Formats: sequence, structure tokens, C-alpha cells
Amino acid sequence: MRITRAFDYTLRALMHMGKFPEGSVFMRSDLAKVILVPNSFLGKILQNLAKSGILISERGKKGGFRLGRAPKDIGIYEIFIVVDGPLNINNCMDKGFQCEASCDCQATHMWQDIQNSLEAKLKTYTLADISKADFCAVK
Amino acid sequence: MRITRAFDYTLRALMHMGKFPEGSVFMRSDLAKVILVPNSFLGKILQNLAKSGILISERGKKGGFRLGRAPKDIGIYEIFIVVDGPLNINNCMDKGFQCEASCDCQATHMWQDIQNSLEAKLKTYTLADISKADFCAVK
DNA sequence: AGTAAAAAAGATATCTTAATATAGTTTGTA
DNA sequence: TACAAACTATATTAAGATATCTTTTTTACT
Repeated sequence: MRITRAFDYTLRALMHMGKFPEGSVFMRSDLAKVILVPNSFLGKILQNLAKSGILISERGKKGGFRLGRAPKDIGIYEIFIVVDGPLNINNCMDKGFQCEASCDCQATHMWQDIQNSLEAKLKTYTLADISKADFCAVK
Repeated sequence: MRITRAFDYTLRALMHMGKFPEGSVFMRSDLAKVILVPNSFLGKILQNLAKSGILISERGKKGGFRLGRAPKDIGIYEIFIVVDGPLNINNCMDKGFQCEASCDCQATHMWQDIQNSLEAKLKTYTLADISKADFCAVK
């Protein structure tokens, strides 16, 4: 019951970017160093975010990534879906799943309840909420 | 962000057992067939549950597994911890974790909030809630 | 045009979870 | 006490998530 590494890395990247003035451009390799995420893996992650529109990528020299919208308009739940796909906390919650094991499984109701509350909780956060500028003595 | 297969299988087994009169004994191989869980994998799961006291195992001929307590006294959260260990939705929530990536990471507050609500939700359920007898026309 | 810097894409390797297989131990019963 | 039925323990394999590496494509600048 953990978030994936990809989702953690994604938030680290977006959080960092959200702390700078709108339109700021970031190079993957610089980003990787600052947020301590494996460079190549970060590449995949950023590509995926760019496809979804959360990031905008610019290729070639002077290229890089920047946020596609203001942090307050980027929801954490939305990010989650882009990175991990639909939120289904058990495989029996997947769309179209047919259960062979039980004709009247009451766990389904529980899964649904838990999943709903998780979804609702994720939807209360935006990137802005976790992306305020740091005030650190040393760094 | 899924539960593990082991946790799903565990609940299937316990749910099934909870539907029978207290003290009923179940053989692993029978159980495996009914709840459609791989026999050997179920073996490990049941052993683990037996170690924790949620189940009681009896070896030898006529042996098997039975619930250690009444379903209403077995909490879903408790089962979760036995199967998957402490609930930490991100590795930075693990006990003793020291973050190198950020001096003031606001995501931590979000993770804690989400984790608390998940924990609270799990604690509202007991085995009894998901273990009522079936009323199925065909089976 | 040529070169260097950057992202994109695809192939490969590693590590953890899930599943299987095999041999070992305990116990009831004839 | 011998045997078979059950749980126990350990080792091996498979699958999926995580991470890396290499090549290709795009673009700015000289």
C-alpha cells in the first residue's frame, strides 16, 4: 500500500519547479541532481508529464521543461492518474473485472469506501499546497 | 497504490472462515480451492497469520486452521499490519528515514494526512463487517 | 553547414513481489 | 509402530516495477 517511486519522483520534480517564477525552464540533468532522482528514470517521468500537458517540453539546445499551468491549477489527484493510471486499490476494482471467487463479496464495499476516501483526500491538494518556497538556514 | 496480493488473499481466507460457526477448522488445500488462491502461497499467508494469533494452526492429521478470535474482534487494520507490516504510504514515512532531497518538504505533511485518513478508514472495519454469510441463488 | 546541447525513444539490466516446487515435521488412527 | 494427512520450512522460478544505457531526433549558435 505504497505510492510508486515514479509518483514520489514526479512530485519532487513538480514541487521544485513550482517554487520558481512562472515560465522558468529546467533541464532534466540539473533537476535530477537537485531532487536526487536517477537521471534516466527522471527522463521517462518528465516525458510522460509532458505528454499529458502538465509539463511543456522544449527540445534542442536551450531546451528543457516547464510547468504547463500554474501550480494552483495542477491537482495532485490529476498528477497521480497521469503517473500511475486509474486509482484502483485492488485488482477487483479494475474496470470490467469479473470476480470468480465469491458471489457476494462484502469486501468490495469496503474497498470502494476506502478508495473513495483516498480519492477525495488526494483531490483536496494542489501542487501549490506543497510547493511553497523554502526558508532553510543551510542548503 | 494498491494493496498487495497477499493482503487480498488474506482477507478472502479470513472472510470465508468468518462465515462458519466459531471453532470451525479449515484445511489449507480446501480453502485454496474455494477462495481461488494459489495453494502454496496461501500456505505462507496462513502460517504468518498463525504466528500473529489471528489464526490458530493445528498440525498433523485432522489438523488445519481456525480463527483465533471472533470476527468482530479482528480488525482489518490489525490484519493489514500483520500481512504488510507498518502502514507507510511512501518510503519517506518509514521510521527513522532521513530525507536528503529537501530541507523543508511540504509533501511530508500531505503524506501524513493521507496516511492518517487511510489508517482511520481501515480501523473502522472488522472481519465481521465483511464476513456475513452469503445468500446466493447459484454457486 | 557543422557542432554541441538537449529531449525522445527503445533496449537492456536489476530488484522486489508473487508464485511454485520440494523436502521436512507433526499427529491421529489402524 | 507404520502410514497417511496435515502443517512447516526452504529453495527456485516468474512477473512486474524500477533503473540504466545507447541511439536518435531536434534546436541554437557559430
